[in-house]
Amino acid sequence: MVRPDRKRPVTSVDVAAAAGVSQATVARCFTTPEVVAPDTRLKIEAAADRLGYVPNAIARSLKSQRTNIVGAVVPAVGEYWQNVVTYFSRRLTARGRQLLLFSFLDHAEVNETLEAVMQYRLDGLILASANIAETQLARMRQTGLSLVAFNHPDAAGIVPSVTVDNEAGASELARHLAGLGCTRVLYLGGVAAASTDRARFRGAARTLASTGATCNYMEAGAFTYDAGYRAADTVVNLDRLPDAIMVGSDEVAFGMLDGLRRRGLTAPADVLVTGFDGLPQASWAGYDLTTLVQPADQLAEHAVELASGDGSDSSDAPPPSVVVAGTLRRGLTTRKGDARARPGSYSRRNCGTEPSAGR
Amino acid sequence: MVRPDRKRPVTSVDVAAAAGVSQATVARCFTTPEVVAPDTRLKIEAAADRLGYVPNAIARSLKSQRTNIVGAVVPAVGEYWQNVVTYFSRRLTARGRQLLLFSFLDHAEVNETLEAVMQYRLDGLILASANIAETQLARMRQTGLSLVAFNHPDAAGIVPSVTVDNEAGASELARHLAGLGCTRVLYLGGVAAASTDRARFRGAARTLASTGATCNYMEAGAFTYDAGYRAADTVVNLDRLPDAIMVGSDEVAFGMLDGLRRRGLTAPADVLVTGFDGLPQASWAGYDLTTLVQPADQLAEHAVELASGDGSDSSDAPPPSVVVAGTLRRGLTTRKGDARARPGSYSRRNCGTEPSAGR
DNA sequence: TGCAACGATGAATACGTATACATAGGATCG
DNA sequence: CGATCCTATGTATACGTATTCATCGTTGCA
Repeated sequence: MVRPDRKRPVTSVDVAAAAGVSQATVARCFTTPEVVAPDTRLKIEAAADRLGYVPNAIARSLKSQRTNIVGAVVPAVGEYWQNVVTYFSRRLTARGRQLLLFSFLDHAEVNETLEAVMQYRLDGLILASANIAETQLARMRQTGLSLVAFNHPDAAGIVPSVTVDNEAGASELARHLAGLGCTRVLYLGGVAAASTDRARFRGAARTLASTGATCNYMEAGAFTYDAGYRAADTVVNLDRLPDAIMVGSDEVAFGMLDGLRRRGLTAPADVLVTGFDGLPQASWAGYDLTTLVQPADQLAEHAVELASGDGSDSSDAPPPSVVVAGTLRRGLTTRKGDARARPGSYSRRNCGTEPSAGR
Repeated sequence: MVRPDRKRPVTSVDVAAAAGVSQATVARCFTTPEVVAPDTRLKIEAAADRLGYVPNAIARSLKSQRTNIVGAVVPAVGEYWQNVVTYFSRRLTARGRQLLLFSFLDHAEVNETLEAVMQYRLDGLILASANIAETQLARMRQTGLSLVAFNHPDAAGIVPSVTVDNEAGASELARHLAGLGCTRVLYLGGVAAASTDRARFRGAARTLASTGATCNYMEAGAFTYDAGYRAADTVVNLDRLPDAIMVGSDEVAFGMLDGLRRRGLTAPADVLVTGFDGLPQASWAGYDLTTLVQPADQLAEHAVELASGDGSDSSDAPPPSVVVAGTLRRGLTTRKGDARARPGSYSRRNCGTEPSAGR
């Protein structure tokens, strides 16, 4: 039986024996090939290939104290986050890192599971969840892993942070609306407690105030389609419809648009609507939403860069915080007086009687 | 300096010293607590807590030859896959496993990156990609990791497989359409080479044939919104519009619906439309699509179960292949003669003149 | 009281790799 | 031609844990 046991995995020792060199040389051949003689390298590579040797990253990590794995803690729901995860994955792969994903539904899950994740000695961790326990945070920093808060403006200054410029983005949307003559604007946030939500409202309110427009705040209760859909009912029952509704996220905005449509109102004919995020669906013909597009690839790249911990880890420097500007997407939902508006665009008070569009 | 060096991580040896026991006892305390005396355990736990000790999963994996990590290779694009990844993550977390994610845009990326992933000695791997090189597959099996093909019917029999019952699902949709009196049906597939696509068409065609209806095949070219949107143009230019369009995936169906709308056609007034997958957006009011809902949570659970490798690994048994039935969702897009259809629903030939909605 | 059985713990080792150190040739230079 | 340096490789050890084996004190039972 030349073949010892098919179950036993092939190690660098086996390769060394087969190639007639020492285990150390085999290891060098896979980490620093340039220091091994060309002909020796060929012998080793041939033997490794023949035996089907694959280096054991677990053992490597144990020795080198680097796993080449970056973790990401991300909410389980929402189109936005699903998109972001994809970008993380691609960026990390490009850097030769792996992505260990933890997605949570309830913030309560995070802390307990984080405990398990910490055992893996990740090189870095991207946090997209606000509610990490303080003690956890402190313990994580000690392990020397690079923490990055993603799209969580409040975390800037405490941990390295990457975020789109929420305030400036909302401001740009507001300016866009003001330029269209809006004076009475409703801001529909997702969750008022979220720091992104607050920043966006700040930007919108400030800019609108400077143009003499009003900007009331209303909370949908969640960053979901359903929340937006339900909020539409509230909006329709207001004494007077605002000129425009600035929605705090695209997904909520989709719900709002559909909710309005159900009540016989459409954008931009009856009210202008804007979103925030720049989801792929914003450019789908069914919505064609005016929104602020987050440069998700750039954001992900910055987050991955910081989390990879390639930079000098001079611990006393202030935590770097990256803020990237978004770009305005002008969609149909704010194209006032658009020639393509439906001919018989519905007036505001006939909700029940007039058949609604598209449903 | 009592504190040796804040940089040095705390190990079980440190805890042992602090608790006045041996390292072995500390290890037992974290793996098989029941074999260590209660008071000793308390001492150790106190010391561990005080020092901030976190067991090193890397070292544990090296010794125990199990990483507790399951990998998933998933396409980077598409609402469907983003959903599935979330389910994987949640199910694995529930089982105390971690998810190592690799999402790819191009199938060519897979093989090279898989090489890197294999180094991590995963316990299992969920494959959602068709084109894995044969040699790779063979090498993987030898390492003893549990492979699972997800939603890739053709793989059944070769590797353990988990999939929705594509054929039966399409058949159910077809029966639904036949029941509504459809006799001329167009099946719009995504990519004809995909085994899911073929299975769905098979199911549709077989059932429709048995009712005397015709079922032509057409290929959108991709499983994307844009592909569906473009395909709508082709459909509109057909000599005669079919009674119904069975679209091979929800996302493509969304594009089709919007594309039809742009040309002045709506479902169900002018043509019935069905999808496949049961994405969250299918129940959004803007689409309200009749579709076959995949029980994503069940599918994910089965995949995770097989990939976790808890079952006996008797290598000679035929690879288990799980097929789960989907459920029909009856949406507006096949509600014939619905009262809410637009009164002046556009006739088919005024595409250019009538102002189109949304784009 | 003596012996077996048992429960709890310590000592030692192995998992597979990376790397500091040592060593042996060969080339270079005076 | 000998001292020096450089390159390629071998030797030995450490990374942090799980686990086997041995040890030691106790209890139970005859």
